[in-house]
Amino acid sequence: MKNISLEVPRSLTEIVGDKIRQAILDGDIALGEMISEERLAQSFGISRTPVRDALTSMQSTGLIVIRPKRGTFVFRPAEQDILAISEFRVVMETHAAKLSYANNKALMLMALQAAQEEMEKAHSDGDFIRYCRYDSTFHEALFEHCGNDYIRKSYELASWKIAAIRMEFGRQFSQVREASVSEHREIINLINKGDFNAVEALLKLHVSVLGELSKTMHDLSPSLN
Amino acid sequence: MKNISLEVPRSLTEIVGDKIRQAILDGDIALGEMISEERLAQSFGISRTPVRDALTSMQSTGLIVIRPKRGTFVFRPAEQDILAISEFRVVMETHAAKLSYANNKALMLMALQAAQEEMEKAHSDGDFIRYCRYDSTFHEALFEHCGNDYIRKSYELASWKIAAIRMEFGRQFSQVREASVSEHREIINLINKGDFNAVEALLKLHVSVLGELSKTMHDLSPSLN
DNA sequence: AGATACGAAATTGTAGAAACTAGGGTACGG
DNA sequence: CCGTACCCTAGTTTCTACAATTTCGTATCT
Repeated sequence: MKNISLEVPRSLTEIVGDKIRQAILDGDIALGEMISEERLAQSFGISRTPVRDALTSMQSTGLIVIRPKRGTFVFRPAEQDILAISEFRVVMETHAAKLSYANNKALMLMALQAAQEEMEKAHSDGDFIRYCRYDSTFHEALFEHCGNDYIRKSYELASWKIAAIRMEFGRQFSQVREASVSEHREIINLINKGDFNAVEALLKLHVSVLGELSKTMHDLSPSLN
Repeated sequence: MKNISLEVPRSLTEIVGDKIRQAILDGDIALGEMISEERLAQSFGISRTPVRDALTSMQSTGLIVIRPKRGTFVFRPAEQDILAISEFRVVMETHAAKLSYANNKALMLMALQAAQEEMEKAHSDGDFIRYCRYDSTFHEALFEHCGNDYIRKSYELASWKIAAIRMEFGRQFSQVREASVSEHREIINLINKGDFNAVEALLKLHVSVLGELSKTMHDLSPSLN
């Protein structure tokens, strides 16, 4: 018998959650924008309950902020927030890399390499959006084989925000920093060598760029409150 | 003017969430037990909606597991899970201690000292439950002044589970390890000296005990499935 | 002109009922 | 005695309706 992959019918809540996330990442919903359960439900042609459930779930990832009786909003990155995220990233990614190295070095390096190649392709195509997507893939690959669900989970507290912020910048600058590409390549090298002090230092540099960019953006749109 | 703590009218959802958490920690709901939205709602005398919201929120902390279309359960610690938590704790607590040290050494040490004293009091009273409560306070104090919300938040992925597990053991053994008390004291010393390598090593030891205990417990109640 | 009070609209919070699903028990047939 | 199919129950999922609260515009008063 052929290997039938039976379609598991996902709940409306899950589907809606994915849709909303995607809409944020695609820029169909702007950062900081208010979203109404009612409107979402109507545009999906369903009732408010599953939408509400999806939003409550997403609140734990920080991508959605529910202000009681006021409204539901997409998160808006404050500059201080981005600094905290950056610090967090460096810590977690470095440690995840160490664990993955000890746990399943080969698989991690393969995943990193694959993401790297996709990024370089996207770069030479000048496709920033696609570049960003694989940038996320690259950094998530560090966690994929770390063997500890808690570390993986805790990265999710930041990863969606990071992806959203990257995309936001992407729409504004539409240009890949040359440095970023070579930094990714160097990260792979350093991990391969097992030199995690250097990895940490490089990540610090690599990640801080987001903070710098955020200042620029904030200057450009200080009205966004 | 006196410092008015303005009475924020919390939503039913929040209240219910706290109640459920407390019930789990107090052992009124056993680990692994199935809980029904319907029953909870009835026993609170409210509708299922806020109960449902509370449970979905709590799912992100891992204390509640919702198996679609089957039921809602209190988490049940698997042995492997406890190992992962322990590894996670050591990483996060060590790093939080470093950050707090750099950020606000004095406040952290004060909080640690305060928790320590309460623990010793509880210990000499032979009150394990109270000891556990301040044990949680002690470890959370490491994060209180680390200055990074993401690190603090990520600890929550484990902290509620840890508290629940500790309490569970407490009800079974009702006895504080002498070693645990002195370990806490030593942790304060080492942090004060800024010797974080030693802190990490000691935490590894201190935390691993939970894993050992869990094996015992698992042997005692292997039927719990 | 500016401040204040009021009201309409939009939004989340809560309730209760109907629809759907998984799992276990039971009866029937082999 | 064993296996299969059916049904029944307990549970979640979704929908609809209503309540409570906040916000913003507008009119009124000073």
